[in-house]
Amino acid sequence: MGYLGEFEQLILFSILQLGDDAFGVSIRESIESRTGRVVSAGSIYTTLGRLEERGLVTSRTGDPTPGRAGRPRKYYALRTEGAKALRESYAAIQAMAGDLGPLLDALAES
Amino acid sequence: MGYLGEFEQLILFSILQLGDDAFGVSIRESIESRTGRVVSAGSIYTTLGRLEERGLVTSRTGDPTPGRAGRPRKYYALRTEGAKALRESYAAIQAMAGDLGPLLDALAES
DNA sequence: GCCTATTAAACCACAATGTGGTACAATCGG
DNA sequence: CCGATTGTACCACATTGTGGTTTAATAGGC
Repeated sequence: MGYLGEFEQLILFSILQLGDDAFGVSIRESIESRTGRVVSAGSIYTTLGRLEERGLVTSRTGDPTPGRAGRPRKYYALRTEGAKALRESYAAIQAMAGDLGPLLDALAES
Repeated sequence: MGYLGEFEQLILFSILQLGDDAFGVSIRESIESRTGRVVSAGSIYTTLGRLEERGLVTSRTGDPTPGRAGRPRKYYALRTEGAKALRESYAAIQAMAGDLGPLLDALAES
């Protein structure tokens, strides 16, 4: 079926977390602030497009909020298919990570 | 610096878990049995090669075990750099996942 | 000594993902 | 009308991921 890459997972989790305030810019900020890694705008939109194509998320164009300049936002939401895919991918990593966390930490300090 | 893809993470965790018995076939089996997903042999070797190129793992060629047919195994081990990279990538997903697990489960049943 | 089965790795071409840069769209305030 | 602001779309390219096929090495029967 095609599994989710890591970045796709980050985006899907972000959408889940943001609830009905998930659009390009807020998703990006949420990833940057939570993980500390810098993300380019382009990668967000490209990935969102592909996730939508695959039927994992839906989008609606928000009405042009009065009092706010700029192009109208495009809000995203997780579809059931997306939730399933995310759950599976996350479970895979969890399963492999098991209880190796402490060992990993130890090895990383050397 | 270049982040780790999901598959690379699975392989690195597998090496960690297998300790000094990590070679192509055992890595593959460990991923298949722990995650339930089918993995082709080719993808394992290609990815291992790339991880070694990047300096995240090292390899030593095992001596041809007497009593076992076949080509000698090539054992892999995690380097400090690899442990660091893995820890970071894993932390990123954990950070994004936060406490959304239950919500995700709920959405996936619909 | 051959022949074949077994175990495992290497190679390769291609598909899928991820990235950054640049362009475009819509609306605001003056 | 024009520039500033907010945000999305597009694109070319780099990195990752996959499966199929080939090669390497040894064991064991005859």
